[in-house]
Parts: sequence; C-alpha cells; structure tokens
Amino acid sequence: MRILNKTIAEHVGTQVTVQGWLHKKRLLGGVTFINLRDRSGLVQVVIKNKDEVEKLRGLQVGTVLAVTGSVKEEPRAPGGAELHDASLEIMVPVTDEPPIEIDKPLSHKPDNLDTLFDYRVVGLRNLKEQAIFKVQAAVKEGARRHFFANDFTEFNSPKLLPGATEGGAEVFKLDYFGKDATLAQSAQFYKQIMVGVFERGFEINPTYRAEPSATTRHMTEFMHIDAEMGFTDMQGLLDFMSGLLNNTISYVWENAGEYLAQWNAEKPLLTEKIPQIPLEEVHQKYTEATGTSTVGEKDLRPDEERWICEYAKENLGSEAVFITEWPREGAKFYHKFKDDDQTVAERADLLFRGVEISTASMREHRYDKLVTQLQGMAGGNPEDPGFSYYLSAFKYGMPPHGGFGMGLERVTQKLLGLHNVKEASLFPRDINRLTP
RNA sequence: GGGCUCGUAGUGAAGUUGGCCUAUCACGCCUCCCUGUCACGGAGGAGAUCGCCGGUUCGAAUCCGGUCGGGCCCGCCA
Repeated sequence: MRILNKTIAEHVGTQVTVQGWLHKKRLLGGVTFINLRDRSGLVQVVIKNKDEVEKLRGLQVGTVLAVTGSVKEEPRAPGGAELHDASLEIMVPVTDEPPIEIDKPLSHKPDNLDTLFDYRVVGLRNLKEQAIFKVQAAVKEGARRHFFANDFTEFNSPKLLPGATEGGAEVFKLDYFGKDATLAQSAQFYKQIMVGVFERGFEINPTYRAEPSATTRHMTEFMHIDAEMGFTDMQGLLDFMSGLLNNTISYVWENAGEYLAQWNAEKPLLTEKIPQIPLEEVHQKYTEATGTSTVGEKDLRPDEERWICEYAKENLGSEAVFITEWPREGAKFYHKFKDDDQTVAERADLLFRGVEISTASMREHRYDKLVTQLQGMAGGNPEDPGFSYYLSAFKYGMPPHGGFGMGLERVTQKLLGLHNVKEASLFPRDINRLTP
C-alpha cells in the first residue's frame, strides 16, 4: 500500500511504501540520504545497504521510484520521521541530467526569466515554483467561494468569436473555415448576456490580447476572472468587489500558508470597504507630491498607479484602492454614464500594490441608448452578426447591471511579490513566446 | 510600436580603458574517500569555437558595424 510522504509520521513502527520522484541524493559513504517527492511533499529515506545505493548509480533527479521500508521516528529528519532499511524499485530510470537544478530556488532575476520559462517543464517541479501555483489555485478557490456565497452561477463562454468585437484592445485574428474569426479579448458580451439568465454569473477563463506590449504586467494570454451582476448600482458593485478581495485573500492565507511562506508573502493590508478616489483627485495629489503634472489626463500613468497605492497604504490603511469618476474619453460603448453628468463614466479601476488588477463598470442597460452608443462611440453596426445577438439580450429585457474583469496572474503576482506577471503563469505567452 | 540596455560551460556569475585569457569562480555532472546529511564535506576530472556574421588591429570575450535573441521603461491594458 502506498502512503503519502506527508503522512509518514503517522506510520511510525510499520512497513510502508512511498512512490515519487528522486528529488535529491546525498551520499555520505556508509549512509545515503535521498529525498523523494510526491504530490504531498518530500520524505527522507535512509539507505545503508550498499546494494540498494548501487541501484541509484547513474540515475538522475527525476527518476521515478517506489521505496519500501520501515518508518522510524527521528527528530533529526524533516517531518520527524523517515524510512529505514529501504528497498528501492526503479519504476522509471532517468539518466539525463536536468537542464536546471530543481532542488533549490530557481533564479527569478529578470535577465534569467527566459531560461526559467525555457525549462518550465522540469522547473515547475521545484517546490518553490509549485508554491506559486498552489497559491494561485487557492486564489481561484477563494474567489469561487465568495461568488457562490453570493448566489453567482459559474459559466463558460466561447473564446472563438466572429470578426466584430467590442473594440479597444487588439485582437488575434484567425481563419475559421474561410471566415474571419477572433480570439476573445474578454467575456464582455457573454457575461452581460448571462445577467439576463442567471442575474449573477462569473467565469475564470483565458483571455487573449494581441497588444505588442513588452512590460512586466502584460501577456497575450491570461486568466480572467470575469463577473457580472444584475440589479446593482455602482456602490453595490464596488462593495461586492471589496468583499471578494478581502474574502479571497483571507481564504488564501488560511489555506495556502505553507506556500505563501516560501515567498515570504505578507498579508495585504485591506479595509473592509476598499477606499475610493476620483481619478482627477489622484492626478492632483500626484502632481502636488511629485511636481510632475498629470492634471486633466484621461488615464493613470504607471508611476501614478504605484504612487497612489503607496499613498492609500499609508493614509487610508489599504493596499488596494478604487479609482473612480473616469472621463467619457476612452470609455467603451457599453459603459454607462452618470445620469446627471454624461461626461463621466460609471467606471472604477481597482489598483493593488501598484498595478491595476481589475476594471469595473456599470453597463448601459437601456436598449435604445446602447444602440446609440454602439453607433456613436464604436462605429458599430447593430445589424452586424457580431453585435446583433448581444443587443437582442437588451431588446428582451436587461436590468441595471455592472461587472468587472480581474487578472488572476496579476493578483497572484502581487500577493507573492513577484516582479513579473509571467512568473505567475504556468506557461506564459507573450509577443516572443509560444512555447512551452 | 518608441527609448534604453544586455548576450561568457547544462545553470548562475567574474573578466569587457585590447595583450598577463592557454577565459576565472560557484552549482550541477563523472571517478574516488566519507555512518546523520538536509546549500553535507574532502580529493581529482570532464565540460565554453565568449549569441551569430563581418570589420579595425601585430593581437579581440573586450573596439566598430550588422544581425538574431533577451531584459527594463513608456504607450496600452487585466
């Protein structure tokens, strides 16, 4: 019977078998120590029999083994117990030396990221690399729990779309049996449509952006937490997001502590309701503080995003902050504008530790007004098959609603203090990288 | 897309005002020694046409041009 490595201490005094990968071997002459890795972690095996040690000659880290032995309590062993009198069964011998060493932390220096990703297939076997994605899995789980607790239904929308789209970011174009198609740059249309079905819905799926961005926070494919809720106003939406961020982070810290510790991650400082600052106020504060005038600009500069997060942490007790009151310029056609001021979009960007992790907005839900905005702001034709299906959801009744998209890798990156968002992606895709 | 910057064994680094480089170190790998290691320790060894092409020079890892491949920042976004 196979037992898991982490349960070793529960089997003291018995004969057990563990199975996994050779992670490290230390030959001291009369005694050899090996670390075996399985899904639960590492276990130490002590081998004194020369014939058993010889079985490992020429075999590299990665060799798949079954080890049978007796469990001894041993304070000097990691975990308090280890395997003795071991007999080894080589299940899959590995004779090729791994291209990178996986038993100690891998270099995450910007200059070495290329190597890190080139050898990702084996590099991910490194426990500290795994920890990133254990944390990421916990982020997803924590978010899902908050969604479910608030009556959201999880759905999956198509990522192959017809040529016409919402506009904005560059899209990947592809040939679809002779027709023009694109890869979804967001679940925007579908998640709004789902408001007419479930009222509240979300999905966690890939999104594609063909922007030739070469920064530490962009990829061409990333995981998007897309959500949309009906019968809400802007404040209700932001309150929900405050709860989402707080509860997700609490869940992660309660359930992924050992992985967070490997990156020395510090729990973010957050307020129950994340503070809100109007865009123009950020510009004014930044201008006053730095002497660089950004007053009147329609967007935030990256340096402003970093600055205002520091400001919010020190003065408002939160490492996350909503930027509200966005100008009409730069808004999407589906955005809703303030009823008493059509020049201001009901939109908010959620900044966390210096980067934008989410954009939220109220959507224009009135059919006639939406059609007008589509034509006027995006130059779109309501009859176009890329738009007509979307518009029909409004024609047949759509309540006031709003939603947001949140970048999973950016959240993970910022929770762990990673320098580049790609480090939080299993197999990152950017302008230059399509493999592994 | 614009600006700046980098490219040395499998990996990470040193050397880069031209010569002392026949290229240094650490990890990993191979051989041997070692009975409590956990970044084990010790002795020895293999492994690099210094990204590639061309130029300047008596002489190029080092200077120049081109090229390919990275990185950072900006624009844009999540």
